[in-house]
Amino acid sequence: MKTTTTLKQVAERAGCSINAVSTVLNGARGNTVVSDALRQKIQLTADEMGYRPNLMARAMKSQRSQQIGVLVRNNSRIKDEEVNAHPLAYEFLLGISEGLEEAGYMMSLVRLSDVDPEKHTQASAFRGHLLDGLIVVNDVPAASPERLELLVPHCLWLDNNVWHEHNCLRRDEAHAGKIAMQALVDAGHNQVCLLGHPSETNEHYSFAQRTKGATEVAQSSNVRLETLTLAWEEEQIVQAVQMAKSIIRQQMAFLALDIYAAHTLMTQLMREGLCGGVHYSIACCDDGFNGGGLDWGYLSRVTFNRFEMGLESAGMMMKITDKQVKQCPSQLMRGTWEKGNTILPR
Amino acid sequence: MKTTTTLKQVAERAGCSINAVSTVLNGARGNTVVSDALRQKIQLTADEMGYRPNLMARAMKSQRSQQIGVLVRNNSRIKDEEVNAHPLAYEFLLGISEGLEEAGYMMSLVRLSDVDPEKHTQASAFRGHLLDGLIVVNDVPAASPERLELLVPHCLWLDNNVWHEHNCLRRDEAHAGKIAMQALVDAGHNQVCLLGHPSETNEHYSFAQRTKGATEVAQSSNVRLETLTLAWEEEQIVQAVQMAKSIIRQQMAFLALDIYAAHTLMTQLMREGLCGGVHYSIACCDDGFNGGGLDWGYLSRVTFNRFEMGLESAGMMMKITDKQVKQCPSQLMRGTWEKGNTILPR
DNA sequence: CTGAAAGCGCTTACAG
DNA sequence: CTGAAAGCGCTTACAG
Repeated sequence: MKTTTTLKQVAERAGCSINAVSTVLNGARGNTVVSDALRQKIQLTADEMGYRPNLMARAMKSQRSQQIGVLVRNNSRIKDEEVNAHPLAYEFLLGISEGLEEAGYMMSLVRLSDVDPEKHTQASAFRGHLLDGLIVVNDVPAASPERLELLVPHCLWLDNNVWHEHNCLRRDEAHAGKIAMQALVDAGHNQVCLLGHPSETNEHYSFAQRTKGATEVAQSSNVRLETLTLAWEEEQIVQAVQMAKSIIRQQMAFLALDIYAAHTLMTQLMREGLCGGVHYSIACCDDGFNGGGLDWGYLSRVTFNRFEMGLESAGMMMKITDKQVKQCPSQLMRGTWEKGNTILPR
Repeated sequence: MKTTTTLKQVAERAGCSINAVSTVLNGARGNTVVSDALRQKIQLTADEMGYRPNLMARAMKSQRSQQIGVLVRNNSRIKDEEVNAHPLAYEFLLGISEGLEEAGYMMSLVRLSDVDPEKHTQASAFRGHLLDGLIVVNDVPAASPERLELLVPHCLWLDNNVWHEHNCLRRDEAHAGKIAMQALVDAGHNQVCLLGHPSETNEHYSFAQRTKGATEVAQSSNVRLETLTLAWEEEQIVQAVQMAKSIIRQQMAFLALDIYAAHTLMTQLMREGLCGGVHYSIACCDDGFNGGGLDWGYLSRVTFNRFEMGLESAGMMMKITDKQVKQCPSQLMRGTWEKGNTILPR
């Protein structure tokens, strides 16, 4: 066990009261006033002794942990399998972490299964008054908003189906649908196939919004619209790919509603020697990773800066947990169009 | 502010001592013995009052926060840009989180820039005695092991260049290189082009190990080996793709050292209408995401279950933080071969 | 202007 | 077998 220097020890060595030390080292806001000379002496002995404040003690006294939880999905079903990684959420996390760190807060990761009402044991963070707030990332159908708001003082909904006047941060998905469709129209396409998933997996608000935005533009531009659904079963995928090939022969462009649809179709077609931007056109309303070397730079798509959104959500949380403010108006963030290389002119 | 029920309040209502309540509700290990009748009564009143233990208080008393930090990279340079997301780390995180949660621990995310020695302010988690341990994920060149071990009682090195007899968990990268090369050999290939990155970005131990394993197999199977380096500059990439095309004409197969190399080459070639598994063969020593709908199911590769590794590392950390045990032998985990669809028979 | 003291909510050694 | 009391390391209202 590493020995720890406490305020008391510093006070003894410096020959003054604990108050003075607390005031100087931790900026305590009591009435204690400390002379410059004493201040220097305290600082010096603290440095010598390697004093580091004990945040648990401070948190306990102030009844605030300075910790924000981030709730992520970890148990959805894709292709009939339990899926753990929703890698796109990671960019959110890093943004949130950066924002919180700047504000002197810490970030705890909480997974959806930790708050599963059917599980007897809930995550200790929830049980233990350990979180000043919770940022709920992506949609978490299994955890009802009411339950979460009961467990944690303040909740913020990021990229989530929950949408109120306050404490929510979303992408402007209708706008994404619009600009993606507009890009196809601008390239001369007048037949577009909307690429989505079976409706039972379409729970996220973004699908409806993107479809709406895309359809509006299509109608006002006299674009003929079709729909192709990519189910998860091997057999259905094979079928869908056959249909996709006939769609390509008709020189119709694809508009994928999300990156998963785009990815699935493109990789399947690649196995038949068909390349996006070479043999067919495809645009996407959604973004993949930004950076990290696995990005989708070649895909013509709407790009959202999830890192920036995470940062923003951390800022919102700081307002919400502020005792004076307590809430923060909801925000909508717009994506921008990324030209990419997968739209052929017509 | 949400009102909180304390042990004291429960004790008052139940008409007994705080000790008894603590023993019943939180399983305190004092000498207090509680009769079944009292036990029931306490449980009942606690439920009525909605008692939840205050973990900060417990942590303070026991001098253990029950929190483990996870340190991830967030500031490497790829293509001359600061890159935030290293999405492959996310699968580790989720595994770690699951393992820690099972053991009643919480997980805090710490980013590399939070421990930057050049930054004046360090993450509060580090300063504040808030972490019982730290799992260092992937290589973090900027943060020296010595510094980290000073700041946190126990460190565990996951998929990291740090390698000792104890407290490390790594993939068996030489094995990965071997089985990937072997798969190409088995498919009849006797000319293989190793696909890597410029050496200045090759700091991670895995590159050397994979190359070693692959080379061994190549030599014992009389495979002719070449090398192609994928640099990050646009111009250099164009050049590399030209070389790749000539390599394809020679019917040489590619062996990508990591998923980034595989991804870059495949997407670049796709833009020229060339598809892996159709026009050329490619295998990879590394894995992309598992699940999540963005997976690389079609790529012939070595697959590592990062989630499982995260889980394992959490278990190791529990041993390390145990006052009796304090350390844990290092482990090497092997990947398995995933056939995929990108190797053509020769 | 300063310092002693109470108290945050627990756990546990100790006295009855 | 039980309960009162000390103490974890801080902050801050309060008395001197």
